[in-house]
Amino acid sequence: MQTGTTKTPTSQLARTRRRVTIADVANDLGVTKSTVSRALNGYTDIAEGTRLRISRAAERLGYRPLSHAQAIRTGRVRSLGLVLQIDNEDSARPFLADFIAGVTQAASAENWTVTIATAETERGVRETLSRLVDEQKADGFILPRTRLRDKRVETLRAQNIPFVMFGRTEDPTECSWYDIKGEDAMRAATARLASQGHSRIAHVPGGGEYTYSKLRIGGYRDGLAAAGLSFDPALITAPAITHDAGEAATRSLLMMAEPPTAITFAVDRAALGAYRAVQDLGLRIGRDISVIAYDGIPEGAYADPGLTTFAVNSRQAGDRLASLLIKRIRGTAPEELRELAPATLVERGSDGPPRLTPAELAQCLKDIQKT
Amino acid sequence: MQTGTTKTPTSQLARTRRRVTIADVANDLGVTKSTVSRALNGYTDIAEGTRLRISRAAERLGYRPLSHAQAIRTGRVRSLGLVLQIDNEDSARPFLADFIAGVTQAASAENWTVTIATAETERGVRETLSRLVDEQKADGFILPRTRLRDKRVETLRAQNIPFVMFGRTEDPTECSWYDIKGEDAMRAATARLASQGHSRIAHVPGGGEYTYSKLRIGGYRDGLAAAGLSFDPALITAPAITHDAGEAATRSLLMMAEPPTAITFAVDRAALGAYRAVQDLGLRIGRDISVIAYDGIPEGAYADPGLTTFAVNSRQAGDRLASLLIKRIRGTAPEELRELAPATLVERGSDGPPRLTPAELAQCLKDIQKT
DNA sequence: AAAGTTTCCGAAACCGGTTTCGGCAAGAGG
DNA sequence: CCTCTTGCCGAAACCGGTTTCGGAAACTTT
Repeated sequence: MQTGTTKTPTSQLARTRRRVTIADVANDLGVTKSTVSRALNGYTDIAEGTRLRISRAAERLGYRPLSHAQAIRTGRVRSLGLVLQIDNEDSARPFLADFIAGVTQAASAENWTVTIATAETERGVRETLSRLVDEQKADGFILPRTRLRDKRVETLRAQNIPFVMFGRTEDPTECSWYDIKGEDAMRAATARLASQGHSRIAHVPGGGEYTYSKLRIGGYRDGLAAAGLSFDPALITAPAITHDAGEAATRSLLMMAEPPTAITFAVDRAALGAYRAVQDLGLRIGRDISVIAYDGIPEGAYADPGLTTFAVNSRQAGDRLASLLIKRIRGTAPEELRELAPATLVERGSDGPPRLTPAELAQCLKDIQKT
Repeated sequence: MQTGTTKTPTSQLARTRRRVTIADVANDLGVTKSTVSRALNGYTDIAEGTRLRISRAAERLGYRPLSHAQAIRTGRVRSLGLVLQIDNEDSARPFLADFIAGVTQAASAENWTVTIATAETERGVRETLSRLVDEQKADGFILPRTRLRDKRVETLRAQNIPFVMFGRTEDPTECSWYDIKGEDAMRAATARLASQGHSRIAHVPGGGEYTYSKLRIGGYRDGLAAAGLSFDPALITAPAITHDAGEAATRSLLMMAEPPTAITFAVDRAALGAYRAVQDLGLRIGRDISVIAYDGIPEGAYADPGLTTFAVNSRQAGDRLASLLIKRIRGTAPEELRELAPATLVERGSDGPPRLTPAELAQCLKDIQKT
């Protein structure tokens, strides 16, 4: 960078044997580069026999086209973009490794790569998306944590950049997605609690800006209706996606005149906060208060009692999203690329038949308060 | 892919305004592409005034060279490679998001990108490393979780591929690294416990194949020596990096004739396993048994009592590693790229003066066993 | 058998950069 | 004043692919 004309060739000694290029393959067969290129890229104006000879020669010589050499002409780099928003306490953390594993696995199966970037703010994410496209670092994007109204979607749609979402959005125009049926899970959770004998069942939702939150609330209400229980708006707390917020939400529920004997949580992490709130009051999860949550984070297994939850397979999600995005980039219509998968119930010890009625529970809590 | 000569141009409608290329900048100033290129790349055979005019014009027109267009000639794509090994229960998970945030932040500050890949096995990792280099997807690599004898290092060193390690290795030849001084942390942890009055202090190490494990054991022993305590090999358990293994290790220590009153853990996750073991015996962490660990995972704050630990700043680690790697790729000698940083003590409630002597503790445990 | 179609492939341009080479002009030296 | 450097930049090749265009050969059709 500094010595000008006498610039030192840094990586001279490296890379011993030269790569085999398309010209090598062409020479080997006595055809031209253009023939090799078209044969390998599925053009129909190449005789079947020739195509076979060429692909065999390419195989034999170990020829692998350089994606960035292709990109200079095609504008496609065969790379999937993943832009993560990392705020102070991102609840996506525990899933991240699995999710990434899924994405990279599907990508490399097609010989694509994954380019990852992070940003701190919502605006930063959008800028990063544009920059990566502008510099042709990625051909399309996977968007985790979809919001009801998602600005990333607006940005990408406006610029005609392919993308797939992990989660649904309010306006599905031009959108592709993979999502877990969180609404089904919450309905099942509520039904399960009702069938155990609970009549006052609360719900602690996730962040209101996220689509999943709204869906899970809907599932909760459907579950109540199916069980013939009336819906009490007071039993839906403020959103909670952290341990602390879950603890606070639980306390507020237990302070009610007629407290719930069971709580569904949109998010495991918040449910784990309930453990402390309940223990502090001298009660026990799974006996005095039943809890069912959603996510399937590993910590749930180590809580005491273990957290009953609907687990999502993050790895599979990543895998499917990458596959969908590749198809999207190759031209499939967005409407054809939509998939839903169920969450799977992991039965542990945090739920069961109620020991007390809501009234008894209220009395019991009042007694505790006094001492 | 199928219609041959009449191949459909998929992304025709997209990308409205054409990118500004180096030719645009050249035309704007009435110079040639080569002059612009050399001016922007710091060649010394360009007059200072010309360089200024060119860089200003480039700025004004919004010119950004396409890294893959450069790569076709230079062989460098300005991308850092990160290959993660994802096995069933990877203990690196909690740090991953922060670590990636650090890496990508430092990379984008230099206008580089991060290409991420995963593999399941050690061999898979090495194959992926080679493949990424072979296809020129990355110019160098960040290697997390360094082992004492690391095959990745052998592979990369043999092929002359730049890399930096998160952690040190036995044979430092040609190696660059960033590492946390885990040995210092363990020495401090041991010294702290000794000064609180503990005389029997145990250590639960991490996986023997990892470098950090050996270093932390060394720190533990140094701490004992500094406090004038004798070293008892029986107080070092089998390696434990999971919750379950930590629980088992703790149980085995408490079964001893002369059990320890304090335990240092190489890894937070294992320390959290100790909580269950201790609670099951009706004892309390921080009073009957003191615990100090290492890592700083968020769950430690929610344990009861909170886990005293030496926290590492994963984000900074990622940031520094990316910076080091870029320097390495640009030609700095590996020996000059080695950094160590301290872990920071987070004081919570899991340690304190011993309530019982080892003998009393043993008696107490025997009593419990009977009932 | 001549004309019109297809089929299939080579020649050459092109993508957006980098790098080599050589030459002109200005300055230095004699 | 002439030669020899040196400074500075243009011309052109090059990197490894893709794509357009056109034409020869084979195959149909009339």
